[in-house]
Amino acid sequence: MAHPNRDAEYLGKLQDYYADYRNLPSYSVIGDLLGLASKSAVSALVKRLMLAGYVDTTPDKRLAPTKRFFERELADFPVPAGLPAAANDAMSEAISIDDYLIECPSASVMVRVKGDSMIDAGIHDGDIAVVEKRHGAKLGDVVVAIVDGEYTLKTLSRDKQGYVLMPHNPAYEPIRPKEGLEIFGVMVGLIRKYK
Amino acid sequence: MAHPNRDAEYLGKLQDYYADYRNLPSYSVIGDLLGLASKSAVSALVKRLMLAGYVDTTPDKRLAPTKRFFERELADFPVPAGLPAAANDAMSEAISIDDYLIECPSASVMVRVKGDSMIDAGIHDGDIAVVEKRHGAKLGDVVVAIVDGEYTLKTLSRDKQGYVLMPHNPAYEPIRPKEGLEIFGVMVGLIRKYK
DNA sequence: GCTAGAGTAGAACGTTTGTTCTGCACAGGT
DNA sequence: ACCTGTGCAGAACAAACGTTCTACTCTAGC
Repeated sequence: MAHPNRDAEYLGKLQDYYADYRNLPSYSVIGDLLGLASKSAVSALVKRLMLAGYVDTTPDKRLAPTKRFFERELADFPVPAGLPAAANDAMSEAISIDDYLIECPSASVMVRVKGDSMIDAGIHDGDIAVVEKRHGAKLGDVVVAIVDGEYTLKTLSRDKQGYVLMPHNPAYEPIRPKEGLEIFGVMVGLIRKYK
Repeated sequence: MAHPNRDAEYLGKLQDYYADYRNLPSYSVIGDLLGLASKSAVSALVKRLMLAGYVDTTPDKRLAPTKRFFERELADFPVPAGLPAAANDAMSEAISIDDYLIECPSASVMVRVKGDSMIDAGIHDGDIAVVEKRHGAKLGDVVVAIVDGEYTLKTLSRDKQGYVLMPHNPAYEPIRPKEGLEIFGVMVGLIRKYK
């Protein structure tokens, strides 16, 4: 299987290119970039990278990076004794926080949280909630509901009398919508910035 | 300038496509995606998006998203009745989550939070802390400190006897480092994903 | 009802795409 | 030194690319 080291170097250059432009170049540009004068060489390289799982192709035949494409050399992490388990699972598969939190950009809205009615759920005044606009919500979801023309963030719950919007702060009362319950969206993420 | 609303809808679909494949489709695929039967329509759209700063082109002529492409609208919470989209031109800003949370990418690390010792500060087990590696921390900062070779997330505080690492959970005791205090970094952001 | 403008369909175009083939160059093993 | 295999250069190819043009279809304003 060729020069694996060479391939790693090539992959690095492609990663750099992607970092600059946020998409992968065409075969001929890959050639320029890597110093390969012929497209057959590029073609062979791409095949190897695809086999190794670093790139893939979109429904049309374009090159697209896979999750593995974004893995960084482990050596880059000087791991001291018991490094705080660098968020390795789901997060490391994502290119960015954006990618991690938002699955469907067009349906997602960010909303700044006002008030402390959800403070016991770890949602503070000033935090940003990532809300996915959809009407179906499950019990237990934190939802943005529309009550009397006002938007409010609460946990969706229900009891014998019907749906209840539960705050997470003993100082607040549960809300029982009289006129049916309108759900604006479901909270899928939280972002907080310190200072 | 055409149908700005229509364009926003189109942009959303492109963002969704990008979220799926991590690169932008070709003109003809854009056409399929958006329901435009002709490439001239796509061409016009792309020109408008380029003018608005959402996309750009790479050195070869491929389409690439700009930073702006990743910005999402941030709405203030009690959004007045009516669709958020309409009212808040002036009020809302658009931010990119990564830019918002991470000022210095090379010095920032993401760490998954273990345990509930900070729960009263709204930091839950499983959350991801964005930590900026630096040694200077101010009193009151949430810091990642190294105590006895272990990393721990606590609020930095001090009293007559010296520095104290304060948990935010009555079930935990404050930590008084005997051997001097080593700060790994300062927590600058929090990310939580639901479900 | 008519006109003016904007936006799209559809086709034409030259260019570039990615694939595939052949032939050369350099390597290691025998 | 000889093979043998692998990888790259270079060219040929159909398909797809993005650009540009014209003509049609709407809508808004008069």
